[in-house]
Amino acid sequence: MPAQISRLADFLPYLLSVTSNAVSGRIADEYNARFGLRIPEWRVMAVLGDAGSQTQRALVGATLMDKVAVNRACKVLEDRDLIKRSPNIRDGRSHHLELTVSGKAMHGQIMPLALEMEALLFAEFTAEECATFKSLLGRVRRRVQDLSPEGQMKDRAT
Amino acid sequence: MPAQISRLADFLPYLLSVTSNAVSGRIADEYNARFGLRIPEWRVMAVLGDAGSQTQRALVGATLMDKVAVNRACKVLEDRDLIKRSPNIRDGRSHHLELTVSGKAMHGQIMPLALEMEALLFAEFTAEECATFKSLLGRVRRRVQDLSPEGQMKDRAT
DNA sequence: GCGATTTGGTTGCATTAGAGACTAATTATG
DNA sequence: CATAATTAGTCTCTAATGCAACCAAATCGC
Repeated sequence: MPAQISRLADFLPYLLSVTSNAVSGRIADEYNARFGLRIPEWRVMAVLGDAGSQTQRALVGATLMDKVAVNRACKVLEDRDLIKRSPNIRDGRSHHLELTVSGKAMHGQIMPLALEMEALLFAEFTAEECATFKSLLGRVRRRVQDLSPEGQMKDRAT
Repeated sequence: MPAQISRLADFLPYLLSVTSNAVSGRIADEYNARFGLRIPEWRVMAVLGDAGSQTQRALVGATLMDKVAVNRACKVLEDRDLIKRSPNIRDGRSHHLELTVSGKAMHGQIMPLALEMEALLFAEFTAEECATFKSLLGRVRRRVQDLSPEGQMKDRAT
């Protein structure tokens, strides 16, 4: 290994991307292996389990995923009988989505695993470093939003 | 009522993913608009411009991208006459890849833009915070590698 | 109330990424 | 050397992701 290959390795957006992909990949493998869930599906489960009944619209806001991604995730989860739809009286276009009994059961297994994974991945961080990391991530993200060319709010979350 | 079952918004891997996607998306738009380059192509240009002639194999190591992604990026860049191949005397399977004259010209424009974007995105960070951020990212990434099930080294970089 | 506009959700299509098979060249083994 | 095992690169097929067009219900303006 040559000592210094390129300045690419010092480029923050590159480091961010590589790290994020490594972490996401590792976690995706885990969820897929244990529950047959992909990340978009997992995110929907997490939000519904935590915040209760939600419309797709609300899920888009909570997960920062594209509405198409949310829709597809919901369809998969519904087919697997992990969530169910009930009519939205206040708005006939949408439905309320919530975990079924088996969905809740899975959620009860999923969340501990999530926390376990998080603890494992960030085991070397002190509580303070975790807080710093979160804070820095939040600031960058807000910064990007502020800089974004006029209101263009694409949901690129994966 | 179990105390706070971890919300998605507090989950570090999620924050990391969302932030990374926001940053990557913003930068991708910029490169695409100005040079018609996508991120894999940009990364190859960056490495070749900085480190000179490289094989695809070396580019895989330097960019942490899949060999297929590197291959495709090289093909595109070659078609656009931004890089050229020359035979590798020491190994007939591979070629040396390097920037052409126009490739160098573009590289000369690209890199300042990259640094400009980085400065813009992280303008609110002090030098120390940038260093901290880099360090934390590096530690997480190494951690993931160390935890990875024995030797499986998928290159998931986007 | 009635047309125009907006919004939630869905579908289809195009683009992209990734795993695996395959070729050609190199290195290891006997 | 001859053969086996490895490696660099390429190709192909399939899955995933995102955008844009679209439909239906709700809201706005008169």
